[in-house]
Amino acid sequence: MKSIDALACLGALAQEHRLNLFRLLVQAGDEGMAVGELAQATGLAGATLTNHLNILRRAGMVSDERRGRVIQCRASYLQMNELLGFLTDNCCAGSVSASGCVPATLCQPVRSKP
Amino acid sequence: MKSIDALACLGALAQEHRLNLFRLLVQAGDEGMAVGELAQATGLAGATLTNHLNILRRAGMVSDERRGRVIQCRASYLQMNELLGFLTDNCCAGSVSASGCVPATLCQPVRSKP
DNA sequence: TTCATGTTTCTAGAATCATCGAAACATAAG
DNA sequence: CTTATGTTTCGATGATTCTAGAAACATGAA
Repeated sequence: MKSIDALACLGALAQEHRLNLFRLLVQAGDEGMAVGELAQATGLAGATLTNHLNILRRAGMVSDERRGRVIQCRASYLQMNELLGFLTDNCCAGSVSASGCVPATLCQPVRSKP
Repeated sequence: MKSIDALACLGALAQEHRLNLFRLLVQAGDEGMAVGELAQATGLAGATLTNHLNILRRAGMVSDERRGRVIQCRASYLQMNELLGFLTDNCCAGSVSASGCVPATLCQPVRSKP
């Protein structure tokens, strides 16, 4: 992940309602939540909600899929992992510092045993 | 870390110059960098730099210490780890999802072998 | 087709943020 | 003391972001 993409992700999460929305979607798991459900859960006006969702979408943190009239949103674990990877790549700067920091193991796809 | 603190950290990092400043400090390691060095490295005007540093300071991402006339800044690995912990706590929602996500092991203080 | 529902785009106003010159403050040296 | 250096605060300006009503768009049902 490039710095500019990380910036978009950080910016997307750095807002009360959007962080809230993202966490709702994370908790909702793979099934995700419809835009209408998100509206109900947050109490946000439609236009405001769409605006925030668009920012999360552009950052790649949320994907969605139309199901008839309903649009189902999902959190993108993949992008979240990319972001965490970016942050920890640059955290520690690869070396173990005296103040205590070792390279991170991040959320990884579940693999079958090697 | 509470949601409001994570929001402050994310907001602090979600800006081009501040992300840049933070990464410079991370790379500088425990010694850190003086405000003047940061000014030289980034080309930012004094008042602008102080403003950005204050936002990073308030979020707890940067700490500093006066050495005579010079103020030496350091990245706070501790707070960075808190933030990553918050994000991964809520990422995955504790369960292993079909789209692949297991709880993260984050930057941790280096311990002697148990 | 017409109607109802779910979502988005348009638009504009309010609030917040970024920038930086000038002045002020803190410390060290002469 | 005075002067020089490093940093912060003040204050104003321009840019960006947040918000939401109204209108438009997309789909499904009758």
